[in-house]
Amino acid sequence: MKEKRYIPTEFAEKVYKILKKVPKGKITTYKQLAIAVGSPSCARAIGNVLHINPYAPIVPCHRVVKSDGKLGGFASGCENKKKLLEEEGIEISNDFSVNLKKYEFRF
DNA sequence: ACGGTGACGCTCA
DNA sequence: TTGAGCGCCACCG
Repeated sequence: MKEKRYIPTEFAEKVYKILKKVPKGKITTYKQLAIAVGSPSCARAIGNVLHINPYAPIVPCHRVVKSDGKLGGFASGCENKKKLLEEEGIEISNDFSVNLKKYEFRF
């Protein structure tokens, strides 16, 4: 896998902007994010954009999980992200899954 | 312009 | 319920 360069596209900027809106202690899913940007089926593209994540400390990409509640995959160790989420008050199951019903944030 | 890739989603078995 | 397959959109070479 090669490192992709970040291209400031409108789509990416929108994703980051919305993601920054997620309050601490809450999480969102790729689907909700996709719907928020206007394309409910672009969850894949969302992951592509977030993978680059040039706004690492600004955009809480670790708060984004799959629609199933699984953390999915992250750029910097999923285990580290799991711990970070727990610190924010979000409990993670032993299988890298979170309780969406409790922490899912709707835009 | 085209094809391949990717931190996904949904449906079917 | 769990697992596998197909489809989706955006970015890169």
